[in-house]
Amino acid sequence: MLDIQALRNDLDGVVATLKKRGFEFDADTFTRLENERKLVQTRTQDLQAKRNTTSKQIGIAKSKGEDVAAIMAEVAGLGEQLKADEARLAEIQAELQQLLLNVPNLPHASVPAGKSEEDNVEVRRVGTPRSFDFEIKDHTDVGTPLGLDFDTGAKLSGARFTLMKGQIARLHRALAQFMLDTQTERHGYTECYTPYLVNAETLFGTGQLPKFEEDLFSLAHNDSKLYLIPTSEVTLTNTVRDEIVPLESLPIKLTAHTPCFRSEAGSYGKDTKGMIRQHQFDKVEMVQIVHPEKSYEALEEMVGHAEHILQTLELPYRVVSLCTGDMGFGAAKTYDLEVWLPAQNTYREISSVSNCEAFQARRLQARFRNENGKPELLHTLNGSGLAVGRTLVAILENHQQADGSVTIPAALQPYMGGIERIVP
RNA sequence: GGAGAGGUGGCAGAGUGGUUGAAUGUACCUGACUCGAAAUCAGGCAUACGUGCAAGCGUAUCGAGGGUUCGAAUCCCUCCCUCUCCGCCA
Repeated sequence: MLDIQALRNDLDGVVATLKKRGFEFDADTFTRLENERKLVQTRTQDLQAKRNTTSKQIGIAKSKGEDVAAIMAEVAGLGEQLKADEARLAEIQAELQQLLLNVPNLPHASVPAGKSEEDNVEVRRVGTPRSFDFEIKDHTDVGTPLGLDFDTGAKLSGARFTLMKGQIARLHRALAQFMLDTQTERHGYTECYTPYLVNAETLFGTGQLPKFEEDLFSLAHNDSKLYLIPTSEVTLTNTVRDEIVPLESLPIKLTAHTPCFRSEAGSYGKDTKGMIRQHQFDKVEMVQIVHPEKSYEALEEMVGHAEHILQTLELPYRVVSLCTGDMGFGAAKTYDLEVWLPAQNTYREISSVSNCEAFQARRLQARFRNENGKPELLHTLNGSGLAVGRTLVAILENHQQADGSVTIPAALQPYMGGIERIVP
């Protein structure tokens, strides 16, 4: 959520900045609501003040045993007007809130301008795509003989669900374990185990609700609803909701390995083959909750943490700075890491690292006590470190051999019982 | 699932309709005392919003939401959460 003060003080500036990311802010509605809010709020507060002082007088008079009929008459009728004004004020504030909740974050000045992913800017390439002296297969053809089973996944649950068996299942588990160990032992994140089902409030905090409900899976639960997390960014970041954390506990660095559930509404026909785009996938997530002055430093650091995984797994990749038009709702700046997929002859997203600045913190009321002892909003960052399913795809494609086997990167071998390759 | 208890400021803990945003203790900050510290004494110490250049003034907030009332932390209703005992259970 944006700072409403920023909108009041510099409406034109905010509108212009939002336009850069392709968002049309309804400034007229905002101005109309604000004007009415101001009017109704001052009137309401005046009435409340009058009621309060009069009621106090009644109390005093009564305690002295005086007759209060005259004062009572004074406040008669005040109640109705007050009730009406209070109700109207609540309405206006709800409308303003609604308006604000649907506005994306302001892009940071360093974010390249652009409309779509074509305008993203490549920052660097690391690693050289391998040249193959045999006809390469895509991950489905490499994986199927090794235990990747799309048909059974579809039978059990439908499209975009996959069953893994045997060596593939183990490789998948090994990747997650390796990533989690790296983020905790090498990069200093605290390992978390989090709920996979969360309430609506939690999703409001990180910005998935109210705008992106159709992307989520949900379950009826008594009279309310619980949602399956689309990423553990949701649970990890919400740990500081409604908290004022002490300055000395910053930065807070959390990681978790969880499944992620996404309905992938609107992606029909995209990546239908294979396990690039699934309704359920595993991810090791990194979250940092930091002092506002440190968040851009933390962003670069986190990209490095994700890159380290790719380097260690001997996977070529590139780092891309997302343009204003391609960034997610809550992000002020995002780097995507794209891994080389030889069968697609292209780089594909495998990690996304974002600085949300105070956008989520404001929704979450996540604050710290600053140097003056005053509460101030934190900055939140999140990033994949990495998406496990897509990493599995990358391993299968990049490390495939002519005989159909797949070599296991040295760093992963301890997690695979020491074997150097998996063979159909 | 059954029975009971409870949710008040950073923490502890009073308060069951009226000058209560909230006693008291503790923590913290400032000052006095001291060579310094401890102890002691005095003062300060919530958050959000509105309004104002500012000092300030006003409003809201005692788990959440609604209701009764001139007036609610206090009474009524609904919900959420925590704890204790019993049952069940991976």
